[in-house]
Amino acid sequence: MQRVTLKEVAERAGVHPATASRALNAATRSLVNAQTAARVDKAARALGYTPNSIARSLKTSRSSTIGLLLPDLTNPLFPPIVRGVEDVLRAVGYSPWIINTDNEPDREAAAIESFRGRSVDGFVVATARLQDPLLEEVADSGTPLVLVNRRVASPDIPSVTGDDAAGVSTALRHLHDLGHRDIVHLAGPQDLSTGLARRQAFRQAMEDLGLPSGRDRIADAVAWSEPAGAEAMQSIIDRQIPFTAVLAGNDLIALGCYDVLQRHGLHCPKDVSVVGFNDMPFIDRVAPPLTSVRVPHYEIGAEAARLLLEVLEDPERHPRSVVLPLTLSVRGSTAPPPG
Amino acid sequence: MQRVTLKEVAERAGVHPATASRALNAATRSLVNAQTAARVDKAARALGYTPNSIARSLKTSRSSTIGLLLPDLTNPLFPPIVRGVEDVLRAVGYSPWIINTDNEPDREAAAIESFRGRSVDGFVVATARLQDPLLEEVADSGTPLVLVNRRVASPDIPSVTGDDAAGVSTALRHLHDLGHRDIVHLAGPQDLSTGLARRQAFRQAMEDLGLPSGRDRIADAVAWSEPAGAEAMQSIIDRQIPFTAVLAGNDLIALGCYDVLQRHGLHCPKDVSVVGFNDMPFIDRVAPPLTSVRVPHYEIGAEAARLLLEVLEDPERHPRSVVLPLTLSVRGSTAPPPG
DNA sequence: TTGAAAGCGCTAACAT
DNA sequence: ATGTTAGCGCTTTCAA
Repeated sequence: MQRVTLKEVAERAGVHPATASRALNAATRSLVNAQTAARVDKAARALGYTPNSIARSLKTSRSSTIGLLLPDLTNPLFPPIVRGVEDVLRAVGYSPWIINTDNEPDREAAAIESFRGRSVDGFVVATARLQDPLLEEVADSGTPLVLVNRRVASPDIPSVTGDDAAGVSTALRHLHDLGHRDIVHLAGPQDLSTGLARRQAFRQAMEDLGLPSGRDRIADAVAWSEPAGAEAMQSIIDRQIPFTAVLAGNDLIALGCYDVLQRHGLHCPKDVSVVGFNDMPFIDRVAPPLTSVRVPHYEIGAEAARLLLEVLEDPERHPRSVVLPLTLSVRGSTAPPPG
Repeated sequence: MQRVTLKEVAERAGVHPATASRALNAATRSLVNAQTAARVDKAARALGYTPNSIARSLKTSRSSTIGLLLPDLTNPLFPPIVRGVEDVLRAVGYSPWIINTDNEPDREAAAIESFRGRSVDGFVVATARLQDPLLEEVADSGTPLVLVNRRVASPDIPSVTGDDAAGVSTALRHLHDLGHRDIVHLAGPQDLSTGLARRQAFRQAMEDLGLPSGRDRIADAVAWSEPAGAEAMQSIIDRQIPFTAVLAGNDLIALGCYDVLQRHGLHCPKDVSVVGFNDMPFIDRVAPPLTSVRVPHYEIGAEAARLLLEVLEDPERHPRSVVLPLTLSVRGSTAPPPG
């Protein structure tokens, strides 16, 4: 697999391995005679030398490796986040290491264990629950950690998230401007910061608009999924509350909502307008194209990587959190209310 | 980050580090007295010992790590493949290491270099072009390598792919059964095995059905993308060939085709039927829902991982390739031809 | 500016 | 059944 070692390069260049090491590392290259360094370079190239990162890591106890914890890569939310993280990290020589946990705490613990065993230099975590003792532990252990897309309840762990409050407010203002007054919310899971933040923002923004915001206008979906969204929509309908518009906690919930509306003979957007969250890929191609709050997932991932690099470069640095602005992508699923 | 070492565990258990090592490794555990082993376990648990994989790798020159080369994770094709690979590998202690290359040969070379530096035990590669000297090199180097979803021209590198020929044949038989006789093909890139195989299968299957299969009925898209699909569809229309059905090289090309048909006032499926390839997530929710050849991407990934494990466990083993069956998901985009 | 020497944490051959 | 020893490939004091 990997054969030529530093020692061989050194021999060919007629120097000690230590000198070869110094010549080949940018940080220490200035310590060695320019001609010697050139000779080492030449020898390395001639032999096709690739440094053994494993040996280097064992010596330096840094691995240039980052653990990236995801719920599930097949959720279209996450690939752009991963690319954002990867692009930023790889540009400075770090490699992200991805594990999917399917939101199972056991697998999360196993993943963290596996990352520790491989001596990752830091963590980027997208699996955070509001209460997440595991992550508090990681944070306390001194290993740099940045949360992405979701936060935990305690505010001292750095995170990069979208501005859910502003996003909800923008969405509701759009519906209000169209003439909607009876609006309901299909909230996401309330043990996740995004689910909670959007739900709280819904009540606040409705009040600000002078619209009814009682809890009977909110149904919590048990997951960010189409079936859970369908169930939540059905629950609202069962309550017999009049409504002309729905704010869904995310796009999948909105799709589940589509199904239930159709089953009840309600046409979107003629009878009911629907707004989603995330603006996921191809959501502009469903029928009807879904109006959705766009979340800049790539940028969220990239920014999380930048935050992590800040801490990696200067461990004393006070960790900070970042909130990125959201925009509304208006499409065919929203229209003035009937009548 | 990581503090307690095997030495400390050994001390606490009152044994030599080598004994502790043997006790803690399943393969060598039988060499040590059961009571001693139990004592070592207890010490390890008490101290919260996590083995240092880096040290282990340096010693054993195996990293329990696999390099996974992808064009682009944000292409909905790949997340299921990744999950398939990951689930199978992780169950036996391997961790996949993902790099996106965006189909750029330079980045592919850099990725392979990076993988080599990290001493991966094998490769799973989804970026193969038909002509791909880089991969031939990897294969020759003796590092186990399995291609996934795509193959190279030379047949001696093991691969796991879908049965494109059968898939195309099934799709065309479906259209033929509906009454279509004038069918065109928007082929994918011809430097990739899937693009080529589907194009060749199109001509063969059309001939088998006794339908015209001239090259004027085929347009090559330059990429697996919506714009490229639109361009290819436009090219067919410009040729003024009569057609009532389109077989697209994949679902994205089909979506681009949708756009061009609409622009020309052609209704799908009333005027033109369209069949895609891959059956990607949410393609059943676009308007109209796309009939598509389902490719079992998760299984393709899982099977590739299994093939790799076979070679990893027994390097002498003759590498084999696997072709998985495809099925047709019939939806609203196909209907009998007009008239 | 370069060399010598030590050691990161682990495992495997050898010895007992 | 367990201990001894050596060394994987590299970086980094320390000395020259």
